[in-house]
Amino acid sequence: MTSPNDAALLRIGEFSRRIGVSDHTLRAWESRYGLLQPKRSEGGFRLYGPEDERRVRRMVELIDLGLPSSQAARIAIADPNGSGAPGLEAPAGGQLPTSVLTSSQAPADVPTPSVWVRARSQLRQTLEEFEDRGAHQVLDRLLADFALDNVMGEVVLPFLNELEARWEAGQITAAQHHFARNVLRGRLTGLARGWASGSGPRAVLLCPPGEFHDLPVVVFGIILNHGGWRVVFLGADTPIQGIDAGFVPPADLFVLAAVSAEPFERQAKAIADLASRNLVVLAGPGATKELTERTGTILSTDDPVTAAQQVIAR
Amino acid sequence: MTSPNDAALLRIGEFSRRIGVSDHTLRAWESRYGLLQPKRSEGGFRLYGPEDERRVRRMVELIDLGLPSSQAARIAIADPNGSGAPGLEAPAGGQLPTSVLTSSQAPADVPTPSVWVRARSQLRQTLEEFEDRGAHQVLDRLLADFALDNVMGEVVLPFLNELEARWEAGQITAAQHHFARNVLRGRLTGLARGWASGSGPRAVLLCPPGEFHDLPVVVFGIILNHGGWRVVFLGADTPIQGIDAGFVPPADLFVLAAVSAEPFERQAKAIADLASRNLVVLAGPGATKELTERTGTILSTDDPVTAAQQVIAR
DNA sequence: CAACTAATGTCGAGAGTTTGTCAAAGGTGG
DNA sequence: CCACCTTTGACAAACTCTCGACATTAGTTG
Repeated sequence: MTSPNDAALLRIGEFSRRIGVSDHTLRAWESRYGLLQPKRSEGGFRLYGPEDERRVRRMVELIDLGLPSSQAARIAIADPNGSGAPGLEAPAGGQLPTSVLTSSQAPADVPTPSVWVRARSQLRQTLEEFEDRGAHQVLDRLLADFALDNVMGEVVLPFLNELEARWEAGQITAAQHHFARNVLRGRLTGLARGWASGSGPRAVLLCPPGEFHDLPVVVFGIILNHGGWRVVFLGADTPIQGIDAGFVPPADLFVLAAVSAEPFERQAKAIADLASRNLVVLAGPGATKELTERTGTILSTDDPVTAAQQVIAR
Repeated sequence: MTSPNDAALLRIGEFSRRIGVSDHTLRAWESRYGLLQPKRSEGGFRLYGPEDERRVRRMVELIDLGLPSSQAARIAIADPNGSGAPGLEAPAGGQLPTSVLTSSQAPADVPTPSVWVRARSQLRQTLEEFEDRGAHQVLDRLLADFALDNVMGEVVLPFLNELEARWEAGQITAAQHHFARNVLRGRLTGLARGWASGSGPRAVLLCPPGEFHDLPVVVFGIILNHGGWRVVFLGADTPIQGIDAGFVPPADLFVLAAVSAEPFERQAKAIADLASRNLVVLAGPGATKELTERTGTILSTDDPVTAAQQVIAR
């Protein structure tokens, strides 16, 4: 029984040593941001408990992520464990001493672009060094701190684009390119465990034969699932003819994505056939207005995140 | 029956010597924190008993952990028998157990074959109904109860083979086939989070261009990683020429897998080139003795689990 | 581009607190 | 009588407190 009463309390020296943050800094964070409100000994020494430790560790994480200390402090105060609902919504009922905060902090925190930039660069660096663990940590932190849509739209998708660009430009090796894609694929599909099950409307996602860039589709599916849809992900290089057989009741939406037009063109007939019985959306750079008109499908020119948000909003 | 333990009472000198805390200190702890309330002799000498000893030992323990004496006393009084450090976590610098896959799977469980059969059939059923959640549960239970190698060798691999067979025989639709493979791929790569990082020897796993059956390779990698190797997974359809560039130090092992011979044949030259600088293993049904001899590589005819176990055992 | 401002981690001085240890003066017990 | 113990008060080393100053970096403004 470790009630709050017998929680161990440490003075600033030991506390500082354990966490790796200097005592000066701890005091500065306390006075400047109200990050901590340690108990005091009779003589006035600060006494830190487990909750304080969580906050500081969180603060450090957020700073590592590139957030300015002031913002990191606000997040760490509102959500020391990072397990709570992520997102940009301002934590309701913020009652803690926000008075300490300097002015000019108008609305809910929109992370400065540098957070995204920095996260992407950390992803790039770790993955190009074949260090998947570091990449996972970056994603862990992002997902804990920010809304899923933002992480996908501001980090994952741009990173993927950058990755392809660097690959085509010969700036990275095939090994680096494939490694990064596989780490991300694993991580993203892991994010969506159980996404085909449940009770919402059901979308079937696939890339036509010859198309292997399925990662943006995964992102699309994750956002869609997050919005309440069931997502049946069929992945890359999936034949289209008769693909809707076996779905009872019929799926509510089919999404086909390709980065070039050929995969669509080759399957135009099968696509038109599928679209005669189902709602079909063509997405990705390979989808053209002309093609969608010819096949009776719907064109989506947005990025996966935006597109999924639109589907969710109907 | 009044005082069965009078004999156990010690005066401060002996008590002090026995615990290794000076008498001065003991008295200070008593007067300052009320840590002890020893009985007294008629003349006023302190008489300490076993309970006092426990308290003092606990106090010392807590002080060693870095707590201020005042706090240590508070806790030692409240909970003299508590074990370990309450409250704060271990001092920084400590490493968490890095592998999610604890290797402590005892010889305990001797699963009857029907467990495996049953698991496979549950997997088949849930996945063919596009119910990934059920499939995940099946795998959760298996992984919790049985050794990783067994789950892979007795359930995952046979299921994959069965899946391909049913697909080729037209017993399942393309959607079911692709869905199942994608769920499994996500799950398996999720199992191996961080597998490229760490400190063991490093293996690079890939399928040559034109080869897309990368799941058995993932299984191989998981077992290998479980055995202490770092695994750089490059996945399906990976070009071979120059693939070893950028690995410093060089990878300890390259594993190329394909289900038919053509992908190997098409890349025979690149493979031989790779093998001239590295240890290269060809695996899968597409690997032939003739080919390995011609390219200076090593043939593996075993299933992925067995093959990985052999590599681990060297 | 220089100059100013804001944010943030770090230092230092002088005062106060915590805590183990000691000393003095005297009592206890075999 | 001598070794051991008690109480009280006092120290000193290590630690911490507050407050102000400073250095650096980044963004803004003239």
